[in-house]
This record gives sequence, C-alpha cells and structure tokens, in this order.
Amino acid sequence: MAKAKLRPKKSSVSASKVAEVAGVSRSAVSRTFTDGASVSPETRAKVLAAAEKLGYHVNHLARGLIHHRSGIVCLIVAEMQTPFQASFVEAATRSLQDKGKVVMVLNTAGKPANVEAALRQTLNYRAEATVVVSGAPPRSLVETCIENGQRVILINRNDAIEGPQFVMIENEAAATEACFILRRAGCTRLAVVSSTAGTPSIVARETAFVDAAQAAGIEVLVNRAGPTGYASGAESARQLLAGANRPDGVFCVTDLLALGFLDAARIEFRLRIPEDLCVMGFDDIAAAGWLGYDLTTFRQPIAEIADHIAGMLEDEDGGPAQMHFPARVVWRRTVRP
Amino acid sequence: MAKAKLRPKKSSVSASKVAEVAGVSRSAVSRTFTDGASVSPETRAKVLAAAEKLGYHVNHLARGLIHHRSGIVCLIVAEMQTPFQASFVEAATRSLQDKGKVVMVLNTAGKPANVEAALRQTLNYRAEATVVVSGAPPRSLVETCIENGQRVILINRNDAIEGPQFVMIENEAAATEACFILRRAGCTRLAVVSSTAGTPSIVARETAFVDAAQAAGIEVLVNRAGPTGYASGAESARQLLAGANRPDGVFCVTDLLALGFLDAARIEFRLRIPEDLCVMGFDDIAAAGWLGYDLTTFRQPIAEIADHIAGMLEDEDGGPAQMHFPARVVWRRTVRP
DNA sequence: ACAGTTGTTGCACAGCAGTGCAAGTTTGTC
DNA sequence: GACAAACTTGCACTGCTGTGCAACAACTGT
Repeated sequence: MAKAKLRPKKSSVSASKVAEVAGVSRSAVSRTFTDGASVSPETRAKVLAAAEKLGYHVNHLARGLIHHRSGIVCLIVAEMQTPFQASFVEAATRSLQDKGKVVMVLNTAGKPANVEAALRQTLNYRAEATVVVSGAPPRSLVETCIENGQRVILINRNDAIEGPQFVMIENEAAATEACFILRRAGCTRLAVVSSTAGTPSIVARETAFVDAAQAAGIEVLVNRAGPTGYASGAESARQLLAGANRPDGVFCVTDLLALGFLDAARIEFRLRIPEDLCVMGFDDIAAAGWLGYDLTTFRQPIAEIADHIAGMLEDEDGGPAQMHFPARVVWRRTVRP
Repeated sequence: MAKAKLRPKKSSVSASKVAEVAGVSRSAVSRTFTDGASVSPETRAKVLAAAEKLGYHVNHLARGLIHHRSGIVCLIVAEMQTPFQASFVEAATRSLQDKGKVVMVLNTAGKPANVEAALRQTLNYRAEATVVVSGAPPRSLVETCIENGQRVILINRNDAIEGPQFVMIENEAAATEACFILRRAGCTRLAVVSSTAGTPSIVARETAFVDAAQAAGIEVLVNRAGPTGYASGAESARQLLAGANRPDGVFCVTDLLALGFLDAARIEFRLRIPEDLCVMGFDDIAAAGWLGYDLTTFRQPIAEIADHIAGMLEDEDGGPAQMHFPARVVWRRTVRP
C-alpha cells in the first residue's frame, strides 16, 4: 500500500498552471494561443516558455465549448477495409485535415442499426459536419443534426430530404456509357453483374445499364450472387458463363465484382479477355491496374470529391445542395477498343 | 437583406433548456443521463420527454472536461488506403467502438513531419489513448503525452522508450519460418523482396530471413525496388528474374509486393508457380486469397490485436508493456508443400 | 507638462455538464 | 403518531477556455 493512489489520473496541464509558472494572468495565456489577440511580445515569450516547459496544449474540447465549433467532422462508413471505401476515407481525412478539421470515423460495421448510433455520436461530440458514406440514416435524426446547426453530407444517396447536402457520382451516365462501349466493341449478349447489397449507387448503375440496353433493343441478364465483393463476382461468372447462351459483354457495378468475375472467367472457363468476353468495372481501385487484370473501368474522382467536401465546410452559407461528379472511363485491356 | 442573420449559428440545445421545458432543475437532467445517479422515475420520464422533444444530446465535450476522459482514441496512420492498414483501421474502430470509445483518425499522409502534428492533435483533444500505427513519433512528444495521462500504444515499433506500450508481431519468427518453408520446398536460390520504406516491420522481416538463410549456409539476394507496393514487387521481379542465376524461392515482406512479383513473374517471364518458383508473402490481405494468386502467406491476427488494444484501455493499470502476436502461415498454392 | 491615442492586462462572466452537500420528501417500522 | 432510514432535489462549485470591458501603462504630438 505504498502507493495508495488508485487513480494516478495525471490531470493534464491547464492554462492556469501555465499562467502561474509564467507569472501572468490566465487571460494572457489564452491570448497567446489565440490568433489576432493582443499580447505584448514579452508576455508572449514568457507564456510560450512556460507552456513548452510544462508541455501545455490548448484543450480543444473546452475551446469548442465556447466557439460552438469543435473542429470535428464525422465520417460514417461501413466496410472500410474495401479498396474504394478505404481510398475515400484516406482522401477525406487528408483534405479535411488540410482545412484544420479533425476526422472522427464511425464504423457502422455493416449493421444498419449502428448508423443511428453513429449519428448520435455525431451529436454528442458536437461535430461540425457529418459525412455519410454508407448506410441509410434515419430521416428524423438527420433533421435533428441539422437543427442543431450541423452540416450533413450524404454521399451517393438520392433520398428526397430537405436539409442535407448531396454529393453524387453520375452513375447513370457512366452506366449508359458502359453499355455504349460494350456494344461498340461488338458485344451482342450483355449482362450486368451486381450485388444483393442494394445501395443506391449499385442500384443506379444496374438500372441505368439495363435501361440503356433495352433502349437499344438488347436484353440484359442481371446477376446478383451475393454481397459486393470478389467472391460474388466469381460466383456470378459461374452462374452466367455456365449457361448455353453465355454473355460476351459484362458490366460489373464494382471493380471487386469485376476482378472476381475476370478470374473465374479466365481460370475456370478458360475464356480469353477481351477476345471472347469484354468486361468493365467501376471505381478504378488499385488492383484494377495490376498486370494480371488491366481492367477497363470508371474512375471516381475521389480526391476532387474530398476536396469539395472540405471546401463546403469552409464557406458559411454552405454552397449548393447538390453536387455531381462525373465518372470517367479508364481504358485498359478488358474491352476491345 | 431580408434574412440579415449572417450566422445562423443555431446553438445546439443544452441541458438547461431541457430542464426548463421539463420543469425541473438542471441537475435532474444531468442525473437522468448519468448511470447510477438518483432520479425518481417521474422526473426521469419528464426529462426524457423534454429531451426527445428538443432533440437534446449530452455534450461529450463538456462531459469529457469534467471526467478527464474524452472517450476519444486517436489512430495515427499513413497509407490507410492500402489493404493491410485499411483492415487494421476497420478492426480497430470496431473494437474500440464496442468498448464505448470513439476513434479519431489522424492521417499523416506519409510525411514524417505530420506525425508530430498528429500527436499534438491527440493532446489538443485530450485523447485517452493514441495508437501509432505508422510513422516514428518524436520521443519527447510521446513523453509529453504520457505525462499528460495519455496512453500511447506503438504498433510494430521496437524503440527503447520507457512509457508507451508496445504491440508487436513476431516478424522474426515468421521470417525464419518462411526461410525454412522455402528450403523444405526444395528452393536453393533464395531472395527476399523488400522495400525502401525501411519501417521496423519490414526491416525485421528482411533481416530475419537473411539471417536464417545464412545460418543454413545459403546466400540471399535482397532487392528493394521502391516503396512498399505492387509496382515495386513487379519491378523487383524484373530485376531478380532477368539475371542468369535467378532465384527459385522468394520471400516478399508484404503481400502487395508479392502480388506484383507474382504477376510480373508469370506474365512477363512466363514462369510457372510454384513449379519454377515459390513465393511467400506477408499480411494475408484479401487479394492474396483470390483465384489468380492463391498466395501462401502469413496472417497477422488483426482482430485479436484490435481487441487486445481495446481491452488495454479498459483496465486502469494498463497491462503488460509489451504484447506479442504470432503471424501464422496460411497455406495456399504459391509454395510446394 | 498635458491631453489624446494606442496597446496590454486582468477581472469576471459565459459556455456545458457532473457531483458533494444539505435540505426536503417519502417510506417504513414500532 | 413519532422517529429513523432511504430516497430526491436543488444549490453552488468545479473543470478549461475565450472575450467584452474597464483600468492601466506607454507613447505621441504640441
């Protein structure tokens, strides 16, 4: 029982301690760390010396309390280990940090119920903004967020809610273009490989592709073998390519699906790409550019989107309620030119 | 100028507003949202009703101010779009959220200088703990963090600093085993594909492999073509396989390197794997299990590590200063059994 | 030397929530 | 009905910082 201190909670050093050591008032300390405040060079120097000595760092929690701006931006995301989501989080954290924000990542772990909990955290921590990358947030909570002065940004959602801002990829235009490209490559039996996830992006791509094909008078096979991932893509290949009337042009709504599809097509069905079969993907994840794949796909301008989001938080009035970004074709070798 | 309100800063609703609406004291509101506090069922109900009506959410910033525990855990990470880092961040956020923590991700964007800035943010936001996944934090700042009562956890670093806790993968044991496995597969000309990044993990794997081979009397070619990634792996293959005395057993210190190496070996050099050449990787990223690769590699127990980290933050006294996790072989088809 | 200007500093309060303490209320028991 | 015990409730203070205001010092120009 020599050290009976049960909780060695070393309370972190505060401004008043610095003031004491520096021999000035607490206000002086505060002003030293506030841009544009009036402090004489001498006191400033004394404060900085004391702060350095004690290891003082302004408490942003307390600062946020006063300013009504915590500096925190929440990112609500699921499946963040997948290439596209991971790239997005990476880009977003970078852009937001550049603007002086700090990013809180709320992982919904795929369970829709957790989206609500995440949104609650967003309110608890008085985040300045919330970016919903995946999942469908309950409308009422979104409204609560906005009423509390929070910015809400929904990525690739087309809900008709008043209040939040939307950032959208032009999925329809891209899917339509995919159909055009495959037809121009001479494909006559088209298929779209989708997933059972049913997120707005995926549905939009799938639907637009089917619509475009039907407008051209071509019937399309739609296959959804499971969740959005490599394994489902491979499984779709097994289902689509085993039949008699196998497709010769396939649009996969996601690169991961496309890679699984490609591997199964080449390895299990010994098909030559693009001679026997043209394949297009979506997202342009890193693996799409690997030697073994060389996948023709669509690139989402992730960096631009991230910059745009960070920029939105800068101007008070908020900017447009909707912002659209194009997805551009990245030509590689899984489609005949 | 109809709406001259320049700043529509809707200040978020506070406990006193709820108290007013509910017709009780502010303390009652506070107690309603504090576990184990004494409130009668009636007042509790009144408070909850008012809170729901107003959309009240406890301000965790203010709460953290009193409790000296913000609930925030910082994750300092670089290159988080790469498969392994992304998986780690995913697992960590999940485990920490399960324990009631909230994760702040600080992206150092690869620049070592940013590690320092990130550590400062950690102090500014009074994080309860900081997990350094990548980058070498300045020793003095780490000490400041610890003096301020913060937990610091370094992943895969072997610095001799007193204070932080370490979580390590048994890189040496795995690399040694890799050497054994390749030799047992009949490989006689070994090489290790590494990177110029020079992070502790990579150096440890590389060094241990070379040591193990030398102990067995085999010389090893070491190749570092660039940063840790697919392209470098492919480039290493070009450099190593073009020579006369080409290796027949290669240990890549990272799966990404291995996949690049494999693709280049198969496509550009038309080598058969594992007949002509055995390849091992490290990390067991998702792509390692894809049909086209089927890479024999080592799995890092990411989920266990994440759980362990989250657990460490639960017990006051902190637990052991070092914790080691094994990396287990995942047998697939790039090595002869 | 004096009035006026400019710059610095400290006081005191605000912002939000948790909690010890004392006063108040209800319940229980004999 | 009296008294103790148990529970509720509000007050007032705490934690940490930013800032308006007033007091103060220094400096300028005449």
